[in-house]
Amino acid sequence: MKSIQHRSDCPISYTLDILGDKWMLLILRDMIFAEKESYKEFMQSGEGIATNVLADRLSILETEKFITKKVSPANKKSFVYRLTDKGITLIPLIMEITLWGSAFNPKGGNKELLKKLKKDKEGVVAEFTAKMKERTFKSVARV
Amino acid sequence: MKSIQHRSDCPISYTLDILGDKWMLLILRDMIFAEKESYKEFMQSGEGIATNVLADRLSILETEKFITKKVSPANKKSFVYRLTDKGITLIPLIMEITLWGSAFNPKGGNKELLKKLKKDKEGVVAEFTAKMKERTFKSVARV
DNA sequence: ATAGTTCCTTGCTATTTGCAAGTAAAAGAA
DNA sequence: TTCTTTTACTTGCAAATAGCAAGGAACTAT
Repeated sequence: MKSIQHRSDCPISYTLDILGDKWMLLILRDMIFAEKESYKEFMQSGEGIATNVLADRLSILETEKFITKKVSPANKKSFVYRLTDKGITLIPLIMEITLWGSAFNPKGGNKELLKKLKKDKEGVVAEFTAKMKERTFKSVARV
Repeated sequence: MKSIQHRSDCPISYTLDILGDKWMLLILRDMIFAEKESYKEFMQSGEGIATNVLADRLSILETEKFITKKVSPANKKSFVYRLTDKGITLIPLIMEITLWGSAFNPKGGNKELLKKLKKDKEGVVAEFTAKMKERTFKSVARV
């Protein structure tokens, strides 16, 4: 139950108080692009997050309602993390970050996706938004 | 001369290694929206940055070529900080952050600008890009 | 000459990070 | 059933970073 203090009402400051941390958006990246959903999978990302920091950030993301945590139906000792509708609204922002990063560091990233993103940003946002909406716990429960 | 270490070639990780800090984008915000350009002006922002942190971040922004520093022509003890062309490329990202923040925290921000931004994002980006390009040191020198 | 202004630097304490190790609880293997 | 492994953490500790208050250097205004 770790939450966040806001320093001002400025929209940018408000956003950065939540997401202006190197790890927050990397976790969300893994959920969106790599469809990761467990602690173990998040740990395996190339950037090497420390276990305590991962636990801390997951807790904040949950408190701030960007993600939801549920016991895995397949494996009771494992949890499944999924984006909420609020979390899904970050997709346009994440795509913009991706675009900027790929322009100034052309080495990394999925070439095909980047090409598509440069051509049709709105389309890619819509595509990933739809994909993530399908994975939401709410809609899974409705099936 | 303080620079940055990159943890991976992922475009998102690359971007966050530079900008994934609560202060970096607030300084850029002040340059873009409030047209601030001096140490003193940056210090006066509502969020209350510490002097050593401001000096540190300005140094990184300069090393990474997002901004340029020059002695003020009006006052030799004062420096003028201005965006470079690279810094200007962050405007779309900053607008996206503004949009997200204003959706989830409707209290703050310039209402008129936000309204325009929601209607015509591309237009607002173009407008601010042009405005900042005019303030660049290179073009000022050309006058 | 004196008093401010501006852009920092320094010193100190408190918080946060990163690393290594440990724990608890369920799952799979013998 | 017992032993080992897996998963998701927590804990402890050293090192880095942040925040706060004060100080200094170089100009400027009076």
